[in-house]
Amino acid sequence: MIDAAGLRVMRAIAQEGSFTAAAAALGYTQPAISQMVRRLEQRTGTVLVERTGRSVRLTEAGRVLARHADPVLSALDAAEEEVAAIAGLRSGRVRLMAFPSASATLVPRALALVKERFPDVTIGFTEAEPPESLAALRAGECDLAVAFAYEGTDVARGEQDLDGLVITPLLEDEVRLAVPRSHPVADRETVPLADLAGDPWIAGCPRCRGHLVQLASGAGFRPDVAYETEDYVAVMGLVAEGLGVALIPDLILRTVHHEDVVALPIEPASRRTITAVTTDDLSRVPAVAATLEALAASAAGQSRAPTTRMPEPAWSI
Amino acid sequence: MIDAAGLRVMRAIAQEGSFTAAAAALGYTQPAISQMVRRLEQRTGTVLVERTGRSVRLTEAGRVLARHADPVLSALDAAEEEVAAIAGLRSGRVRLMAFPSASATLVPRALALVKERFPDVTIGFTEAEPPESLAALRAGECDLAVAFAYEGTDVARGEQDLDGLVITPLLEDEVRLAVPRSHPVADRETVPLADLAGDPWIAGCPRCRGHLVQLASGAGFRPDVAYETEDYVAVMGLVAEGLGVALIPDLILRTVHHEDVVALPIEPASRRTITAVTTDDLSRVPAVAATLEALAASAAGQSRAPTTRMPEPAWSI
DNA sequence: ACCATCCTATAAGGCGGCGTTATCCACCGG
DNA sequence: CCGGTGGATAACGCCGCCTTATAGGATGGT
Repeated sequence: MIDAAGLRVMRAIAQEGSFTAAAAALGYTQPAISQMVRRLEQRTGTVLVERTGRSVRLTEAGRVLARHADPVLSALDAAEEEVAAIAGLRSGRVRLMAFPSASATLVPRALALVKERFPDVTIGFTEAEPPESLAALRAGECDLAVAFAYEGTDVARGEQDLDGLVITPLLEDEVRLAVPRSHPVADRETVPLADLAGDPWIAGCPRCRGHLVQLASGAGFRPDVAYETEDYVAVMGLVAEGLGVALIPDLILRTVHHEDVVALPIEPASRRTITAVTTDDLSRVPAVAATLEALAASAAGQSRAPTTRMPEPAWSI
Repeated sequence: MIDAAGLRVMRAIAQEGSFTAAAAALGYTQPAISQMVRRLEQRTGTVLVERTGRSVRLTEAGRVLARHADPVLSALDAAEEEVAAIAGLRSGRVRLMAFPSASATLVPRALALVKERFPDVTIGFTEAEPPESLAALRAGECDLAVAFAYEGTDVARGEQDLDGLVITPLLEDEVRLAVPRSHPVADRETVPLADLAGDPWIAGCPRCRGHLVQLASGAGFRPDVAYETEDYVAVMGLVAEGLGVALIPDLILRTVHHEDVVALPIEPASRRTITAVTTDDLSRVPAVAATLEALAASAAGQSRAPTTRMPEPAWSI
């Protein structure tokens, strides 16, 4: 019945003392004010303005409206400003989830980038394996997930799970074979997986284990999984002790080293694609988009020579 | 940019959890909500609602709007309610001015009537002689004035002073001659004013004195004004002591008595008309209209020769 | 796996709110 | 008496906002 525009007009009249001045103050023409007041009066069923020839005076009811204008309009402005702050990245909060090995370098770098460009955008971060983070995304408990998919598979299995989701590839991560320095294949340039058919294996997270089994099956054997752990530091320790061999994503090797372990390219090569996933709607939320962009930038700075294979002293321990 | 309607919609969505439910809650159809949200989104330049197939979820910006809805809308409701209270006579304040002798009975009775029917309407009351009260009315310092005009003259002299003013006759007040009981004319039914040409006179307020002079001049003499006082009790005392004669409105005589004074009709009869005066705008303010009506009712109950007519309550815009 | 159901999006149409310009009228001061 | 200022009114156009009708997509039960 009464809206903000009406209050604004009444306040202007109270302040300026005439319809014409109020119109000028609001950027309207005088008849606009005249009609607005009349509409307000017939809506409220009361006289709001006393017309006294030369100027106008508010009646009691008119003063009531003028008096209420300030709180209402300033609250409205505050709301608008808050939204504008979010839209303008002067505010905003992103709930980010990433799988553990992405947390090491890719994510911190992205967080730093966002903080640098938009100091007032805050990012909440939770570690989670891809299936879990995608579920959180669907449940609305997360705005942006960093996930990965091994070559040939998709981030989310099942085609229909994908729609409504925006999937941005961040980088290609080569899967390498970690063996102890003393292992017979340690000197090889590349290793066919079949050569490790007889070795005990160390598997990581369920999906990684699945990937291992799949690769091995392609190479014609079923891996003998001796140990399972999701902790790559532990994996390296186990490998170093000669207790088994393992597949380790290249990304991990940049932060987890062990001098007694070498990481070799395998044959045929296998990669996983690290992606950022969000929903269609959320991808248009400025803070989310900014974070996504930062992740891409972080990934671009991190990829060495994505698909090519490289001689590698530095990170193969 | 953002208005109350938008906030109401966002709040409803937040509360109800879906567009359809929000529409139902607000009495709209679903597409109305859908479009409203879209408009808000393009105005703010941000995504406000995350569409997740089964239901919708607000984004951070959306929650900001929903959160601001309560204060704004309740302030708006409060304003509306306050105005409605004034319109519905559950509130309101009338600044009333009346000349002293009206204050005696006519006004108190009217005040009582208003208080009885509309306990929450408050009436501020100030005594003032007609010219003064009309000036206050024009100056906006008064909403309703009780004034009087002697027969043949007008409440406000000058024709043009009258427009914009609403003048309601309340009652006709006969002017009588007060003489001491011992005065030679005290037994007469009516007294030609000329018979008092030789007596000393006691005059009241300037206008009353003017009226006296005018009447006397009509009767062919110039009154010898021995005393002047606006206090009718004093007038009665002076008359009782035989210090002079006076013209006294009938209305006064109902409250001011003196056993040694008789009040006689004069010849030719003279009356003053007691009127309520307000502005055109103010006459449509409910509290003012109610007071005006009460004054008329009070006058009707008081008039001996009910030559007055009730004013029509005019509180439609 | 299909179908019924529920939700949202979109199109098209109508009405009214709200602004504009043009014009008139009342009041006021020189 | 006249010019300036301020308000009211009329006529008009736009667009906001609601409606109905309909399509598309996700869900959940059998």
